[in-house]
Parts: sequence; C-alpha cells; structure tokens
Amino acid sequence: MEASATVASIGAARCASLHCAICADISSAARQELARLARIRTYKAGETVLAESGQISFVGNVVSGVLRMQKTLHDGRQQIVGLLLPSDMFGRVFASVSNVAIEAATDATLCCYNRASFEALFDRFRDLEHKVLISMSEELDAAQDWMLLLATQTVMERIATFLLILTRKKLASDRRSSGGRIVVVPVARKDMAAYLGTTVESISRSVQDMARRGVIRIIDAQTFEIREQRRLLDISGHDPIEFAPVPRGIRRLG
Amino acid sequence: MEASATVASIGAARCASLHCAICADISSAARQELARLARIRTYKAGETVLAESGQISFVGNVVSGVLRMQKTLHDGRQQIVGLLLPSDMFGRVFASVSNVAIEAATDATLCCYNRASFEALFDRFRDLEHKVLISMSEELDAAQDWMLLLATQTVMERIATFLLILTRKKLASDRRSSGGRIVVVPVARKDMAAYLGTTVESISRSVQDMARRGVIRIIDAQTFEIREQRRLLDISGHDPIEFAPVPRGIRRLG
DNA sequence: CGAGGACTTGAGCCAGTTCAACTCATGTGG
DNA sequence: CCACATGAGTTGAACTGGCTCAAGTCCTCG
Repeated sequence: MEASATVASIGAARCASLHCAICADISSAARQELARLARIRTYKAGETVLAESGQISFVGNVVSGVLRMQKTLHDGRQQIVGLLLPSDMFGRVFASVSNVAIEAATDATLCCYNRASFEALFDRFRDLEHKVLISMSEELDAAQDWMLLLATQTVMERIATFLLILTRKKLASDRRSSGGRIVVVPVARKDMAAYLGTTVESISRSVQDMARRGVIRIIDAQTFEIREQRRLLDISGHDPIEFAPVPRGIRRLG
Repeated sequence: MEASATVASIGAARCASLHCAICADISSAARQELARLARIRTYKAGETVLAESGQISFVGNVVSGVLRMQKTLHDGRQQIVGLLLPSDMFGRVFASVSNVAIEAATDATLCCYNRASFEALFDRFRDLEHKVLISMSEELDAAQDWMLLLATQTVMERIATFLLILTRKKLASDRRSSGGRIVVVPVARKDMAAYLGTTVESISRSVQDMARRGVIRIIDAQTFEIREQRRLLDISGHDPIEFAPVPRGIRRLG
C-alpha cells in the first residue's frame, strides 16, 4: 500500500508554516536542514504507512488526518495502541523494524523524513535528539495511562476518559474554541472500540446511555456536546486536575 | 518510606562488577564518572522508591530484587505497568515528577544516580543519552505489547505469555540454565494479578488448570516446570518466533 | 500456640461479549 | 432515477469469562 502514497517535497518556508511538532522550538539551522529532507506524503483512509514487522524507512509527523498504531495477534484480534493526531510524531528512531502497524484512520497528510538522514542530524543538532527523547517519554506516559485504563476501568469510564482527553487536546491546540463543549471524535466506532479495548456495540450502548442521562448530547455519531463536564469527570474516575484546561505539559493521545 | 533506604557509595571497580545495564557498553571515561556518582540503596519489600506524582530526584538500575511500577486510580484500583528486574533501568530523565509509583516488590538493591547529575553527563557522553533513549524505546515496545495483552487476551493466555517472557529473560541472562525448563515467578500472586490485570483467584484457577492438563508442573507457588513448551506457546497466542531463545534484541519486561 | 498472610477452591452473579436483526446513509450501475 | 449492495451505527436477547464473596488450607513468625 505504501507505494500508493503521493510524495512531494516542500520548501523551507512552508515547513515552518505547517504547524509541525518536530520543527517547532528548534534552531533555525536545524529547521532548514529538516525542510530540505522533508517529503509530504498523502494517504487515503485505510492505507498502511508502516507495516507491523516491516522496515521503518522514514519517520515524521502528522500534518492532517489521523493515524492509528495497532498490533495484531496471529488469530486476528487487534488493538489500537495509539492514535496520532496532527502535530504528533510517528515512526521510531534507531529501530529498523516496527513493532506496530501504522495506518491512516482517515485520509491523512504526513511530513516525512528518511529515517537514516533524520538520525544523522542528531550529531549536529542535539536539541533534535532531545526533542525525540521527550516525545518518546510522553508516549510512554500515555501508554502507561492507557494500560491502567484498559486493565481496571469499565467501558463507560473508558469512553468518558477518551472524550475528556479529546477535549483537552482540542483546548490545547486552539484557544479560540467554544469553551470546549463540542467534541469531535476523529475516528469511526470501529477504531474507537479497538482503541478502548471493547466492541462497537458496547460503545454504542454506553454513549446512548450517557446521552439519556443528559451528560452529553449526540449531535451526530462522531460529534458530541458535553452538557455536564463535572459528571463526565466523575464517570471517568479521574481527578479533575488531571484534565485541567491547558495543563503544564500537554500529553499526547497515543 | 524513602528515608528508610540504606545508602552507600561504591568504588569505580565495584560498579563495573555489578552487572549494571547503564555501565555496560559505554566508554570507560563515562563509566568512571558514573561510578563516582553511584550510590547503592537497599529497600525492604513494600517500600516506596519513587512516589506517584512525587519528585524524581534520582534514577538508576536494579542490582537485585524486583521493583514494580504501578498506577493507582483515585478510588484505589491499581495496575502494575511494569516489573523491573536486575539490570533494568528505573526513573525518568528530564521529568521532574513521576507518572508511576515505583516500589520494591521484594527486598531490593539499587544503583542510583542523582537525576540532575546523571542528565548533566549527557553533554560529555553522548552514548549515555543514546543508551537511555534505546532503553526508553524498549520500554515503550513492552508497554504496547502489554496493552494488546490486557485488551484482547484471556487470563490463561496472559499467564502463558508471562511465563514465556520470564523464560526468555532467564535464558538471556544466564546461558548455563537448564534448558529453561524451570521458571521462577519473582513476585507474589497479588503482584502477578495486578500486572496481568486480573485477580489472584483467577490466576490460581488458570495455573491449577494448566497443571492439571500437564502443560506445567507446580513445584511451589512461585516455581513451575514447563513440561510442554509448545502447548504453552499455543495457549499464549503468540508466534513461536516471538519467544525464540536469546533473540536479537532482548526486550525488557516492563 | 495463635495471628496473619499467601494461596486455593467453591458458588453465584454481572458486565460485556456474541449473534442477529434492524435503520440509515452512501454509492454504483443499469 | 430507482434498485440494490455496502458499510456504519443502533438495539435486542442470550450467554459466559472472570469477578466477588466466602470458606477453607498451609506456612511463617512472634
């Protein structure tokens, strides 16, 4: 599938304009080098970016759309271990083969760097390697949070947590949003189920139940209005502070 | 509890002799610096090394015993997100507060470094920072594997996987072992349950069942003989190659 | 010896799965 | 433009793996 992706190069100026996590907060020299290496790739929903157990020839970050990182058991059961939203980094430095499959959950645009070339920049630009380490650290935190969620929480609690994380991410990315009352789930029920470790049926039942109880209002299958943030927090089983608007360190989703 | 730990400094020679993951495979200059910073701390089973949401004042690696990394929901439910065995690194660089609690699951000896001093060495010894990045990468892989396990596998499958991972780790650490037929679970049932996302009762039932079916033999509650490796693999739901003896990259447990 | 902890075993129950039927919305081609 | 297939989501009903609660055994330690 990889072959089907459209590839294009971009200028240094445009690279900075794409609100890209890697390019942000690094020296302009490093940014220029990155822009030289950057290749824009576009994927249709369902296409594979990196295969499980496949070569990791490039890394990069999401410009638009959503990627899913998923793992599959040999009998077909699968689990999404992370969703990558715009500005999130994907791929893994210093790893030749991937532990997870990375697929486009929606149509997506990615800013990609040849992995070897990207790693080679670490020697000249220390802040780049540091940035990658910090990103990995946040991903690990998120993974550990998710283990707790998968192992101990009910389906309804998981959904509440998921909605709150989406709200927080939205607040963090655009300040001008309408008080964060509207949440758009960026993926279909199937992916939501695979991420939350449950089934589409159970998701449906819990979501409808929350709507019946007035905690949320269903605008469409992907769009919800949060009517009672406080009760959603109670359901999620988390301390309110964990979902305080625009926290000190914005944790990534995947 | 932290205060109760016994602290002692060690000489450069002894540091290398402790088969310590951080000191291995780095320049002798770096190893000397590390030895100067190293402090040996000992903990009794149950003591806290780093508290959840607490300051991360030091990092290091396990010399003997087992640490558990665990997270607790505010209603008390908790989950072990990683077990740290001898030679594993613990703590988190560039993070001031901890996302997980790190506790001694058994009596343990740790080789510790002041976090700030440790991080300061990164400028002079690039291979040290690289080593930390690789270690974090492996921890992330393990976390993603565990998410798959927690979300999709049955309790029996999880136990089989756990035993196979322990077998592989044992094979990797001492070659001279007796064909890897004997597995010693290094923690009590309660921790095993918290790690596998289940209860002590369910563990007990599944283990007894595997013994009844002749897959394993129970020597004592912590010690098992693997009688039919092949069937254990089938139960685990993994490809045999994933548990090939002494694989290329030895993945950590937590 | 008694207390307490670790592990096992039994019985009942329930959250969430599975299977199946249904409603929409979208797209395709004759 | 309609007939029909296809996929996404919802709802219902029955089933079940694993949890909870309770009662035991065995071992260790003061």
